[in-house]
Amino acid sequence: MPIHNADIAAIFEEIADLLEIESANVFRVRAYRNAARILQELGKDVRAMVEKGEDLTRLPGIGDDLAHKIKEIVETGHCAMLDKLHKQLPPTITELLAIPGLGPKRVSALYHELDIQTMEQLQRAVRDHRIQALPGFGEKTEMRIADALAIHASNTSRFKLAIAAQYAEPLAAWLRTVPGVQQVVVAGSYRRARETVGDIDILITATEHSPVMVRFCGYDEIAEILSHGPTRSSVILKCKLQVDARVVAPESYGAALHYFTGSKAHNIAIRRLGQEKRLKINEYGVFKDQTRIAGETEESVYQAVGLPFIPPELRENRGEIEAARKGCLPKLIELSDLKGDLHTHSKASDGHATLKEMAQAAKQRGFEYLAVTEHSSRLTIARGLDSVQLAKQIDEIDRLNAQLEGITLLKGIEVDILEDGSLDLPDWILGKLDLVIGAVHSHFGLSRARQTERILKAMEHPHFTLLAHPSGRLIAKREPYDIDMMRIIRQAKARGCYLELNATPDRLDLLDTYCQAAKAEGVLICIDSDAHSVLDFDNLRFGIGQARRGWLEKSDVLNTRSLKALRPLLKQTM
DNA sequence: GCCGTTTTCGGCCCGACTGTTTTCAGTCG
Repeated sequence: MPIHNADIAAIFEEIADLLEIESANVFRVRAYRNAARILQELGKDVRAMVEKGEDLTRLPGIGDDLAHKIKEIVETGHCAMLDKLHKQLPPTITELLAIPGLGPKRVSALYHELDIQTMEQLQRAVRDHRIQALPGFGEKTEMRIADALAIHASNTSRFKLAIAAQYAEPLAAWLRTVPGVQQVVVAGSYRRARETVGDIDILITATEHSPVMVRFCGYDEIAEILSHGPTRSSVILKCKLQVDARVVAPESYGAALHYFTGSKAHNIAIRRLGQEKRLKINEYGVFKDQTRIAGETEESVYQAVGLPFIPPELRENRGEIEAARKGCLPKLIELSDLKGDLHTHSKASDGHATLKEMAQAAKQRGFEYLAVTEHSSRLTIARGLDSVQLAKQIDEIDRLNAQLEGITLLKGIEVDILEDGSLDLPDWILGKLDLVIGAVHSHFGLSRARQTERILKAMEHPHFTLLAHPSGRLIAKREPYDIDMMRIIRQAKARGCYLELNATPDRLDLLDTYCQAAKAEGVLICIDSDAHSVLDFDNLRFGIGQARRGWLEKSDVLNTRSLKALRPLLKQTM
């Protein structure tokens, strides 16, 4: 089995967990966790580095010892140190760390005092009330473990960004009405526009005696209050989403917002920079000795460490700090930069609105153009169009364009890429269109080689313009199909065609890291709603968030072009 | 275990809340 970066990272995480349970030096533990993170976020395959004999110690956080272990794992698939740890502690014990409230010390106590090694054994011990008898544990701790076990058993999955928004935004709006409250911002991974969020972090600034925390804990959608203090509270909503709220004074707003936006890796890196300048950075401000020198705004925090403002979507410690230092941060795309949408559906296939309704809704958004791209006949479940039906729609669009003012409908199709890489409609009709979007909707399970060849062949087609939802994944529902995305990106470059960033909340496909790769290769990305109704244009903001996480600027995105500039770009593949 | 304009030792990001304890360890973010 080939070893991937993620496999080595998992081994290092497990070593860290086990060392922690053994009460090893905390910094030694941190070194393993740090290395795991580095490997996960590394843009290249560490196995290839080993095979080429590259010096692994040049990677940050990897010294002689870890370099040796990486080499060992790549070559043997095992790590002798982990095997040794497994002889001292049962492998299943690290699962227990997933229970909120159980950290390394308590897991160690449970194992040594009660011989608890698995979730099932923990469950039994809770039921028999054996936990509360342990020194350092008590009745309440036992009850919390019982609750946590129940929640863990039901579901602890992450929430899609768009779903989290439906809970976070009304809650934030409600908090803004509390007396004394000045600002309420949803921070955390939500603000960084990650495609899924594990919890919601809400930052509040308020006057000293504002009742905001009491009101927060009285929100009527709360199922359980986990903790409740004057500046910090955690609750679980009835929908099982955890919400953490923090209140700080207005002068700490920027420092707190920076801190609670994360990511953790980014924050650590910024604090290190602060340390080099003998500054202490915490959620209350930036301090030189005891004096606050910054923190009212995020800009002031960055300025204190000698950097320009870094947009939240870039804060993953994936090179943004280096780019900021060099003054070459991207000027990220904004929703208002979009001039149109090139992937939408109407009642003619599986959409819910007429062409005219879609056109009017697009015009209201300030769009110049809207491409109508129904499914093709192969996708019978979506009432896909055959050549005759498509020809009829082409005529209808011509008639509508003669009437419409301030918006132009473009003629397109979302044509199925068949198993052999051919397209689901004949050339004569594809040739009459303004653009042809190719999409995979079947045979997801092909081998990497066959799936990649299939898509590469489709992109060879003279009329092919844009590859829809390139990875095919549905978040938390369907894995991406197995393809060599770098070859597809290079093919797009060679053929002069484009890749889509589909803004449907379930898709958000292309992934952020591939947006970055496409940008590096000079391939334009098209951010599309894939709207099936006039409401779906709202999803474009999630696509923009994903694009920003992929470092995309206005110039990297096809549909920021005016109609006049767009037309020749659509024709260049034909 | 890593790292170095404090460079081979002695540091390593920082603070809030809870429960069990009676001043603090453990956990979490």
